Amino acid sequence: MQRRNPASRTGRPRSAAADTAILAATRQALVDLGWSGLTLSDVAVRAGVAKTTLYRRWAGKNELVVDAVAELFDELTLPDRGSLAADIEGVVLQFAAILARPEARSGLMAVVAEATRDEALRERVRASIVERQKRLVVAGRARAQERGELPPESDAARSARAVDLIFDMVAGSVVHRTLVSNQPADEEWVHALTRVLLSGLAAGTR
Amino acid sequence: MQRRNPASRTGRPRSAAADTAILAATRQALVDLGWSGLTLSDVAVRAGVAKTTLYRRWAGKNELVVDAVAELFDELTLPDRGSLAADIEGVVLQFAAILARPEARSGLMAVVAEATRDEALRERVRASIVERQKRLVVAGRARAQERGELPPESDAARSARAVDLIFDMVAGSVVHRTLVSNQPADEEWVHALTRVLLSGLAAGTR
DNA sequence: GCATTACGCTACGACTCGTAGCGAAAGCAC
DNA sequence: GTGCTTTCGCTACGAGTCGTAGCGTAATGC
Repeated sequence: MQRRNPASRTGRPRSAAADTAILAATRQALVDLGWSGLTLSDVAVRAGVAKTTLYRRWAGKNELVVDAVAELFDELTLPDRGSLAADIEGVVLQFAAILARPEARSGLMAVVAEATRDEALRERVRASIVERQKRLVVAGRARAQERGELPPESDAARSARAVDLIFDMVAGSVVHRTLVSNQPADEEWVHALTRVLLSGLAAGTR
Repeated sequence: MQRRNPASRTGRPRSAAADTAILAATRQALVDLGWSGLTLSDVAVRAGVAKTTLYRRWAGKNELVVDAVAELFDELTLPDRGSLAADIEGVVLQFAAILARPEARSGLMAVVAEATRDEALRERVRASIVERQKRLVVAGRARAQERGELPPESDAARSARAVDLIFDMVAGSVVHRTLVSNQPADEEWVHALTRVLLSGLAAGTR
């Protein structure tokens, strides 16, 4: 617990290999057992570590799964496809591909559900998962402004609200399509989504 | 189990009062304990019935919570506010009000998460919850066509895809705003959402 | 009355949880 | 090398939950 000191280096260091093994084992357990079937004892066996090691690093199942799922979103990038519409479609397709994986499907909604009653967990989800996605919206918006596809932001607060709205619309639509409606967010669907979104935003800024 | 017969009436009938008491107790348990803290034993005590009665009527926690949450969406109606934009805003505000309630917040995402690994549960969620929301989109669209705000549907398949897209965008955005971003879907936000959505759709049908 | 089904209650084995305790291992300072 | 410190693996534990079985009782249709 006392890792507070900036360079508190004495004693046996924690195994970094164990961390990656545990997170990978957690994702595999999500695939095999789902959220409700996942137990920390099982993850420990899969990862080849003792159960007590898990409890020394994570407070419980919620925190562990958040970290395990968050890593899935590391691969999200903002490819430069030449236009705002193409950029959005590219990112959304990446996002949809992640949400198509069973470890994301089982884990993501579960931690969001748990976070509704746990302030600390909600903050962890926000910092580890949501922000990781949101920065792409900010970056895409900035790039579109450089290209002249969007007007430069005048009011900071107004701009922040616009980013929030876009983010909730994009992420929410894809999540709902994938996990609730249970249908693939394929290229055709993503194209239609992007068209509605960009037309609406263009009309709004007029 | 043998309720197959259309009017298989022999023996003591099931208490309808128990059903409503159990579902109400389930929602209250979601408020007090959240999804992970909810146990069927606890619900039974709250409802004043025996635990075995619960197991006679529902296969498990998942199915019970789906039914309990589904009832929350019964109050959704499509008020005639005079224009498509106003109608949408009215429904979305109702939807947001439901999602602001803790029993919906805790329960809805949890059952969606569980449904990712349970085909039967997914179908139950679709029939009990999703369809209940989706019919409002269909009805609102039909009313807008009567008003002349939207062109009459030419291709059935094309129309179905449009309804699906709109539904995922509306429901997904509100859910994401409320449960993930954890910010209120108030009138201002709903108004901005509706504006983007309708502008985008109008541009698309041109 | 009789048959049938639902109900309340108790008890049960199986399982999971999170923690405590202990000896061994792996680093750092000297 | 010798200590010091922290992590690790392992075992064991009480507490709590799960879902079911068994049994006597209550409520309906015939």
